Amino acid sequence: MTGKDKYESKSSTSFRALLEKRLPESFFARDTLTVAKELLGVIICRKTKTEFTAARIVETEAYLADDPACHAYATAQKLKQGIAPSGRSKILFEEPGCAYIYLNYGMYWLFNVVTEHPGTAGAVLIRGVEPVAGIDLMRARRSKVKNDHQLTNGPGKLSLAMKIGPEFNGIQMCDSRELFLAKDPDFQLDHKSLVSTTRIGITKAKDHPWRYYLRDNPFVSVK
DNA sequence: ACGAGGATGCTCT
DNA sequence: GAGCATCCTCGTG
Repeated sequence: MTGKDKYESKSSTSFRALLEKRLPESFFARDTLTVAKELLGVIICRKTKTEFTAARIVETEAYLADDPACHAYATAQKLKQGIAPSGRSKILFEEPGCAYIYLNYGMYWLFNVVTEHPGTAGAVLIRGVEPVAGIDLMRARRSKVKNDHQLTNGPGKLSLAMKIGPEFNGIQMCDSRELFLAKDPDFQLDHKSLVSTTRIGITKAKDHPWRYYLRDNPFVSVK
């Protein structure tokens, strides 16, 4: 820790303080669009044996069961005919608060949070986060990056910076101390800073405005 | 500044 | 075999 960091850890962002503010399952057991909006400002906490990082969510995207861009879309259609979910998307039908982490383009692990009640698919992709603790660790893990905002302004980047990988796929984050989400009591989302746009990098159902981000935040992936 | 293209491996929309 | 919920480098201007 250099001591002059804008994103230096504070006592309010210590592991213990954040663990006390961990979000319960009921937060995630709601309409996916609502959860995607309300996740803005929430802090992702990631602890290993020896390292701790935390970062505020500044950009999300919602993926719904009846949404052709969602990995669960085909499976959800089959479920209507009584065929049980299987394969990659099975986790999207499980308990709210679970992590869904999948490999994209053969190289990057993308981190999602499962929403809705069990039996209904839904997820929120985390696309951008702002470091609040352990930024020196993130710099070390993303050593090629020149500016700090490039550490975590993208779904593949934040997984690298925070060491979020397939070992967490399917875990219940409401029970985990290694990867969980915590409310920041000092953060209030005001209507003026919430921006809604179409989602990034998809070809199907591309017109839905289901991407949300904090206006003018440098850790948003695409302006 | 910006656009094109390559890397790379899992899932099956 | 095609198609990815991406990122980075290298060209050009």
